[in-house]
Amino acid sequence: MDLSEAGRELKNAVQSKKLAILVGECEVKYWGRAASRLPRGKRLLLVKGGDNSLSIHQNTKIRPVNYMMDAVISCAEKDGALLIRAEKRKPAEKIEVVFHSLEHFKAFEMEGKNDLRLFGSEKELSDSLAENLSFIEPGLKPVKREGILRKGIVDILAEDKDNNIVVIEVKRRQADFNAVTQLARYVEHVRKIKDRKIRGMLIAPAITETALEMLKSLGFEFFNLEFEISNPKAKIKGLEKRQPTINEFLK
Amino acid sequence: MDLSEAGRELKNAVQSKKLAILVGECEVKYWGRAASRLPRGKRLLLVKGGDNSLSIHQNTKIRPVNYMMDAVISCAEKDGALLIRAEKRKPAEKIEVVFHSLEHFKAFEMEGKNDLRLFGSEKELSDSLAENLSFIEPGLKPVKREGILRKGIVDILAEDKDNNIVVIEVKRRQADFNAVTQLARYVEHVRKIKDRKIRGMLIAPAITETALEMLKSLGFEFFNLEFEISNPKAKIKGLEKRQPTINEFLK
DNA sequence: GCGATCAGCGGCACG
DNA sequence: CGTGCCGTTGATCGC
Repeated sequence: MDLSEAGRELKNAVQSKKLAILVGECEVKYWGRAASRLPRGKRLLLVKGGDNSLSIHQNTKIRPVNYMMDAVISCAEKDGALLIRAEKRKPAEKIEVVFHSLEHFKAFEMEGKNDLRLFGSEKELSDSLAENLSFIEPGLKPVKREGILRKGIVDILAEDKDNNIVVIEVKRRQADFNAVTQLARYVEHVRKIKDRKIRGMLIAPAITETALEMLKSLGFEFFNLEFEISNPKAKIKGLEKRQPTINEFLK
Repeated sequence: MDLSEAGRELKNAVQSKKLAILVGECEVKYWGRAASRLPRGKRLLLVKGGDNSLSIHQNTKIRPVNYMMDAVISCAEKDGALLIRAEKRKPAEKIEVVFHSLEHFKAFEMEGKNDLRLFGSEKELSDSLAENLSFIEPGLKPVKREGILRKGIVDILAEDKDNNIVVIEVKRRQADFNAVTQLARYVEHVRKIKDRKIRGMLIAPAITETALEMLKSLGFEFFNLEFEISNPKAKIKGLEKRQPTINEFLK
């Protein structure tokens, strides 16, 4: 397929929300939040009609070397080459792809559904944990939220057997500096509202040495919790209740 | 091309480090850091021989719905379908893609070079700013970083006209909570080492209201600096030195 | 629309 | 290798 025909077909594909694939010699320029130039070379251009996003891929990496989402896409011929322009505003950005030669063009009708089911998100783990707080510590109970703490910010808000407030931050992977400073922010936040002793607790499958140091210096606690995906399960030496795991479930 | 031939061709493509493209009806399962299931539907599978990475794309979004890098990829037939397995360890992960029908298969020889030139990274902006500190404040001078802090942690370490240490954190976009807590960590770190007055300064094109609040409460300063990409240029009312911008340069 | 946070973050650079 | 942190972060959810 020659370049000008590919241009018409691409226009058509975008119109009808198809997925278009182009492979060929091209160069790419980008202006926007940053700026970049990609000299001439063979690449894959993906135009997704489902949401007018566009990516330029090389033969390595998961992420595209150039991309734009919610783009206004247009084609033109220029000096015998195929010029594909993608533009958007907010933020103002522009991509120009110039194909000097095309090795492959194809467009596919696609279904629009996005029905990935993901297990083991932080929210899932956190919710599951909130229902089993006594596993963390006897007498630990979730507390009713109000006002500014109503939702979203603090992962879990609890109360221990001595009526202290416990601010809990859950991480699905190894906790780092950022996790600790987040917890610190939330604890400070709660201190301003509640006139009670506030404990800060970080729950994660692991924590970096330096983050643990900082956590301790702030007087907070770390609880090591190994997650079997979709079911939180504490890794406490010798004490292990057997539960079906998501890995087994999916088998 | 039928499924079994596609399997052989894919194996061949991986062997010879080609870029392989498959479009067809498939379902995807993933086990690893999390777990996911993607029911049967038409999708695009990208296998990049350059680094043995693999992505499954739908007709929306920049990011693939499933993916793996540095994978060990294998093909097999199973109940008349094409089963593509991707595995890796560290972390242990597995993807199974089952193609029930194939609408398209193609593999491309690709060059291995990755020669994107990017302008406007934080490091570039920070370096450029470090050479023009007097623009921020008269008498502000960079101080040799070696021996004071592990290099790379603090964006810029400077000294003002009164011999105070100024810890500077640069952000290429709107600064948020994280930027402030980062700065706070660095300032704390420097305080322990230097027995001098330490100023903390955040330089960014914008800052969220709440982050500014927190910044002030910590006694730090915010300097609004609008960046013309690749050339930092302060947006101070009335005071503007004209310089060619990267946008003009790339024109 | 902006703000805040998660992500199977990915990717990179330094120790 | 791990640790930290940037990213044209992207994607999501609540306000």
